[in-house]
Amino acid sequence: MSSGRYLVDGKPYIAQRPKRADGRRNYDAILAAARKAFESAGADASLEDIASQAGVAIGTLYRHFPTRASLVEAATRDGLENLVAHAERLTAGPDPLDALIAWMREAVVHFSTFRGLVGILAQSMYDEGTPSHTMCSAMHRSGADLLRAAQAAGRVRPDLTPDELFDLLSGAAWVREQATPDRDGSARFLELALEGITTRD
Amino acid sequence: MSSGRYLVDGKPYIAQRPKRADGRRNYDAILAAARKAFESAGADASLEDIASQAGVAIGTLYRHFPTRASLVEAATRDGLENLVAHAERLTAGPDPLDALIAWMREAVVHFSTFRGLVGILAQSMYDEGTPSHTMCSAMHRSGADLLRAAQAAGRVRPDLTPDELFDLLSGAAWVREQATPDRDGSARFLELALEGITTRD
DNA sequence: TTGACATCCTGAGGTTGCCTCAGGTTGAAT
DNA sequence: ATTCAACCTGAGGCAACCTCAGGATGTCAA
Repeated sequence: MSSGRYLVDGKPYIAQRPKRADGRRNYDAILAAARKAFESAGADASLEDIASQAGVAIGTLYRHFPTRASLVEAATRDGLENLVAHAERLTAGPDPLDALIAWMREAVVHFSTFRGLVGILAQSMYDEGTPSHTMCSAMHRSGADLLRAAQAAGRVRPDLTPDELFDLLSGAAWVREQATPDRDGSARFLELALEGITTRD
Repeated sequence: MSSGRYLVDGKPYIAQRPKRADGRRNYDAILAAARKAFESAGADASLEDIASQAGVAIGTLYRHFPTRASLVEAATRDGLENLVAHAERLTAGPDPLDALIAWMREAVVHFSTFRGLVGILAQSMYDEGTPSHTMCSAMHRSGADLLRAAQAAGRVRPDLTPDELFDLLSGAAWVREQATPDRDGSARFLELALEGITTRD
């Protein structure tokens, strides 16, 4: 039974842009095709389709991305890095609650870039043997920092833990993932959640 | 491309207990095996495994349940029927907010009977061409009734819609689904959501 | 009891997607 | 030009999905 972990040489495999020119070309092409495929078919898009869209044999895809999780990780790394970077910028702002709220909104969007992502991220959050774990931990830290600041300012209930914050975020993102174009409840979802975690005047 | 709908003869297929003795025997055996498999492997458990566990050829499984969705529907019908029935009993209770809360707790548990169920139910809620749609609609009505009563009593914010209630429920169930034995945030999730939707004294 | 037949069952086989690996190709460093 | 590590290819084994032609069987009416 495959344990649900994705280890290579005993540690999570993080795809690295290869050195040789043809390697880089293919790596980039695969990544681009993967982003497109994930967007339209979800995280369980056919890898053979992705390879063929990238104009590459299936073996080449597996060379660069030995597991589906590693491909997802590479396809979403940029977006999540931005999210972390944005958190740092927000920390400098005047109102810690506004900062937290803005970040949460942004996080929900990134978490639901394509169908199936939240599940992978939620898994990665607490499973170290996972390509996305590194990025997830970074996000966890960002969120925790913003939360702590808002709590220190007395704007968020002090008993809320970062884990709970991420449960709310993931829930909202999941709702957004499920949403049809005409019905996206994630904004309201977040609004209600915020109602639940902020302190009253 | 299979459209994500599950129609047979243009309408959602609801599995019916067959008439012949051998048919009924197999139907029941398949259902029992399916429940067990879904519980341990999630909604995407192998149908061939289920058939073989039931001591039946794969064709027999497909005869009774032409789609995976129809099998899931049959496997969860009882539980969801109970949920609807319980809602009616709760309506008679003294406190409409307590009733709503109790029902929500129960709903979350039922929605997350096995991994992947919430997604199917959320899909079915708004897609009529789906086996579970009938039961989902019934639940929607139950929830809406309880909500309306709690709102009429001034205990829940009046602007909350049933759809939004179900987004919260689904979110909580999804979090529960993801949870590992040591970390189930769904109870706290619901608590926070309730904090967000109840009116202040 | 015995047809007659609708219902039911079987499992081979076509299809797709996953993933591996032996063998061939090529970029780049010397 | 030579060398070789890095890279690429695609056949092929495996698992799961789903269908369908052919065979078996329970039921019911005579």
